[in-house]
Amino acid sequence: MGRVSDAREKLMNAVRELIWTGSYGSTTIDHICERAGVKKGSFYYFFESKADLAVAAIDAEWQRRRPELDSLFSPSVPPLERFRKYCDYSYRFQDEIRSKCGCVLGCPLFALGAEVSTREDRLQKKIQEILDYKGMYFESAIRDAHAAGLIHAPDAAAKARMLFAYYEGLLTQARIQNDIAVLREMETGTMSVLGAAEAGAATK
Amino acid sequence: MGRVSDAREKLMNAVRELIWTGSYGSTTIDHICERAGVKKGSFYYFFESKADLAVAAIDAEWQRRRPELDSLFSPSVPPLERFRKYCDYSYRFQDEIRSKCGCVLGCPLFALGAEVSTREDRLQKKIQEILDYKGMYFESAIRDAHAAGLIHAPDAAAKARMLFAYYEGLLTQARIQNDIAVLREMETGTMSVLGAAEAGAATK
DNA sequence: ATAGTAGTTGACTATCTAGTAAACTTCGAT
DNA sequence: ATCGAAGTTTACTAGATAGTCAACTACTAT
Repeated sequence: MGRVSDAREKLMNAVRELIWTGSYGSTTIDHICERAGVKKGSFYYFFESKADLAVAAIDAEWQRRRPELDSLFSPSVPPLERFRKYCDYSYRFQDEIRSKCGCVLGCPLFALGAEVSTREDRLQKKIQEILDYKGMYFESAIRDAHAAGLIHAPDAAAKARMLFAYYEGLLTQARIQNDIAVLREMETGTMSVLGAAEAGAATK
Repeated sequence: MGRVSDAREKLMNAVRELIWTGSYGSTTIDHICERAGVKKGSFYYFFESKADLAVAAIDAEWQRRRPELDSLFSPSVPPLERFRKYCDYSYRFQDEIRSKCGCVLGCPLFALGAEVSTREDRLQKKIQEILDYKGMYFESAIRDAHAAGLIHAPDAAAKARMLFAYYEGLLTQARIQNDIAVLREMETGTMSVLGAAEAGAATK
């Protein structure tokens, strides 16, 4: 009953874009509304605050992206292959963004997490939650790789945290330098961190 | 001739603190002035803008911290020992900040760089410049370690970039989680990334 | 067809923020 | 001692920003 609306979705898309291409602090409610083509009154009809909108937007986006990660990290794929596919996916994803926006933007969550870490507790927790999910994919693949004898990683969780730090560091570095080339080393770096022998590489 | 003043320095200290404990976007000129105990008129007497002040502050801080890094990464110290000392130093540094501010704050430049990457070009370039210096210490130590036969790293620059991404990722993760424990793995992780055998560790 | 609900709009207030300017103060050099 | 340069202060403007509200509109279930 009553009228239907896609303003909620429009606002969520707008805030994601603005935060990612700029920052949380530089994104104002007025900008969000303008970008979404929604009046401020409607904004406050659907959301309590910018932080509230951001949490909803991030959560919705994660639900939308989840199947892609499920597919990349499917247990039906050989464990090291999962990482290769993930590196390839990350590169293509960032490259696509770059041709759209003219800028390399890195991980949508990591920079935001660092920015709001000392404020915006609710947002912070949501980011943390999703980043933790990401770690689970890594950990599971590492455990499988270890079990298959492809790598030596008795502590899969620790290895996953290492790899996670490396990935996020690299993606953020690509953003800071605005240079996609940084990501070319991702696959080699991954295999090196994992301690996996690379095809035709020089590591011993 | 004329009167002397430390307002410039006070402003630079204030902006560093505020950006680091919060973010660039959430730091206003009014806040900076208040924190520094300096009136806004004086701010504009010394600086053109927030970005201008930030660049000056970051540069001055780098000049102040440089000797510490020179000492940690002194060629007179065995190469792998340099990394061990750096990890130890990083941990103690972050722990000190945490007891002062109640928050783990990570690298003062990396989060800022990610935040302003798509805006504030001058600031961006200054950050990039200093982060590049940091990479030089790593690269040199890796080259020395390779030459000494302690590790196998024919491409020292590539290895340095890897380690850099790992460090910054880990420090940022510590900030996001507001948890110093994240940094406990730094040394182990470093040696693993470098491919150096750890004392009494289980890798192989 | 229509009643009531879901959503929209524009106009409004209060506060914050960047930036300016002119009068004022202090101090060092002579 | 005093002049002028260096630095400070206060009060100001203009615009941005968050948040509110009551009137309005369109849809949908009956």
